[in-house]
Amino acid sequence: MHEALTTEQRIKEAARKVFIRKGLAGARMQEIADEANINKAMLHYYYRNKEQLFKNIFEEVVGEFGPKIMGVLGSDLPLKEKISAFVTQYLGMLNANPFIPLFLFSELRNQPEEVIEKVGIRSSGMLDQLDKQLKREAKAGRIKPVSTAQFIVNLISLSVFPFLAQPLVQGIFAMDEKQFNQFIEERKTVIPEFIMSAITIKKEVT
Amino acid sequence: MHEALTTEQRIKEAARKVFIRKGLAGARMQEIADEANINKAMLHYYYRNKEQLFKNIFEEVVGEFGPKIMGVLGSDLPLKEKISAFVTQYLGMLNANPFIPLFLFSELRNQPEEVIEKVGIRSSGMLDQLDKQLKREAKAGRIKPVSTAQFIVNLISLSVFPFLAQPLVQGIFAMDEKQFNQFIEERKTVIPEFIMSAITIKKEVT
DNA sequence: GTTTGGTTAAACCATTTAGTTAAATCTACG
DNA sequence: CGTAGATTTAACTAAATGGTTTAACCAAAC
Repeated sequence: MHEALTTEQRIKEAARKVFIRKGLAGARMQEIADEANINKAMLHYYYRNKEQLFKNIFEEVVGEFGPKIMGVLGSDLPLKEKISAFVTQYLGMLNANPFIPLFLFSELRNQPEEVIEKVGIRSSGMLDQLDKQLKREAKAGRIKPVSTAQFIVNLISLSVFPFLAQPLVQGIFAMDEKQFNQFIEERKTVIPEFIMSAITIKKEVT
Repeated sequence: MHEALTTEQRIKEAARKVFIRKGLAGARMQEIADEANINKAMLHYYYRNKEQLFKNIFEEVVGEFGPKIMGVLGSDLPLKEKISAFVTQYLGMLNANPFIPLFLFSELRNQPEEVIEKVGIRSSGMLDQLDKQLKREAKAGRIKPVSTAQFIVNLISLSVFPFLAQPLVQGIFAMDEKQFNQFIEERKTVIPEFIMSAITIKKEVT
């Protein structure tokens, strides 16, 4: 056979789309089958049931997005470059998959522990690395002392939230799709400047 | 009768809880009935069907949270105080209702237009007010010139996101409930300082 | 005390949906 | 060719779920 994709792959892609759009409770097996251009029987031929299929997709998504991105934070780039690289990579990835955050946070509530492990953030040594870096910079007087937790939460908040609020942002500021993309593009410089400006030690101009 | 609450109120509260926890698709009418300590028949006696009930709750939540908070941003407080007041009020409100954001953003995808109107953000004159204020401050050289949209998105991102990511934050930084509350409490000062520090015009210390 | 509206309980109906099954077809491969 | 695995079709079952109905009950109002 010479299909572009194997049936199993088609199922996975379809399931991914539908689950991400509708969540576990909202997704219909029939809808997934239709999206994959196969019939329901095939679905169960490859995956025993809905939960199996969902778990499969969910773990794949988590395992894909979590570590790939956390890597940057644990790297030994200088702080400024690190922030820049993180934001650029993260926003790029989210731009291509704008529904991922809502999907993840929605389903997160049901199985927090599993997700955290899959993300691999705790085990990666990323926290320690970044913690040390921030303390070092602070000690050297280059930045204000900041809590690592607050720093990370700020960084990720600024990056992820706009995608969660996309419909709202577009509505409030009367943006179309293109303008929203432009808005996100701007944030690739806005966010790093914002953060660096916030934590760098400076004097007020009097 | 001398009940603390009328049956209709009990239904609403119960429905609110369940919908916010489970979303429209995930919520079960029986679960709502149980939560309200009544039987299913009563549910349909007061609300024709699930959609009606949901719409009711949803609009109530949107109408309650949106405007109350947007008011602060449209006020004529000085910028610094305004940010502080906004963050304090917002975080306080979210702390008492941590599931609201996920609920809103989840259901937002299905009816963006209605939500935006209900939030009343576009009509409140808030945008203009804040826009002028930021331009004035920038012209006076007290802050850097900033896009109003980027400013608002930053402010709300920093405030709301931690609640969406609460399970993740607790997991990653090994916080229990109490520590998480403490973390949020800290953000009431961290966020305003962060933002003010980011936009205030200063010189680097050399 | 009778009426009326809120309330309960339980059975019930109709629809949706996950999941199964069986038979027929197709396709690669030995 | 013939077998085996992949795929389709369509009918089916079982369970969950939204929604309805009926009869009985109760408390307050008239």
